[in-house]
Amino acid sequence: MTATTDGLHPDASELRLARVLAALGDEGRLATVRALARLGESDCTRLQADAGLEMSRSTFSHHQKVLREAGILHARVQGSQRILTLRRAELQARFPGLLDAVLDSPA
Amino acid sequence: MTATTDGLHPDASELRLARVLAALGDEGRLATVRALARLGESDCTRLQADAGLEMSRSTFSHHQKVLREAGILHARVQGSQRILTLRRAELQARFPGLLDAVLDSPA
DNA sequence: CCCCTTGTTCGATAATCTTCGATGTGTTCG
DNA sequence: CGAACACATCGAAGATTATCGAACAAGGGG
Repeated sequence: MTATTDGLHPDASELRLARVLAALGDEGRLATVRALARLGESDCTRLQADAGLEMSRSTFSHHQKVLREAGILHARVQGSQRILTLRRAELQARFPGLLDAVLDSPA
Repeated sequence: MTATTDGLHPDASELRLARVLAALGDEGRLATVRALARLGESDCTRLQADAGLEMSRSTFSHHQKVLREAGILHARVQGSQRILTLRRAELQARFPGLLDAVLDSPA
């Protein structure tokens, strides 16, 4: 079961569709998710660069938080950096086909 | 061809994913789209009631406009009322599986 | 131990979004 | 014609979001 509510990530059962869609409804965050899908996983600095986002570090941190709190991505600490991954399985389980449709759609 | 740009509805080729997701990323608008999917088509007054939205008429009109400008629904005039329909075919063509995934997902 | 890198948090400002009531426009009906 | 209805639009108030720089915490080297 591993119902590990760590305070940072919403439980899979608590994912709200409107919130997920709202989080994805931003060009920058959408680019972030696309880049993360390509990379599989990445630390923040690399992801921001890979997504081609020219914004301050703090702003990217904010967007990453929005995605995390919506349940779209997961962050784990590794040394001094945070490794981000998409929560593909959980999203697929709760909103079947949604993430795939987003990732397969034209920019 | 029928590239009928009527000023009210974006052309199918101009639909922007982030904008569509942002439009859907609101509980009220999501409920509106769900209700419209059930009804097939509807005038505004009935749709608002069917979606269970308690808000002023002008506010609903605003949300309907957001959905329309994102390319999610289509409005045609019939007498004194506007008949709204989902732009299912166009959305499916441009963002395959997206709308279905949204409609099939739990509220 | 110092310092650089990574990333978060805070506080402020600006932009955008939501909401409403009032008003306007076109339609239908008596 | 005049009242009633269906919506849209306008203008304003309030809430939320985006953005930045500064300050902060934790690691990893040297």
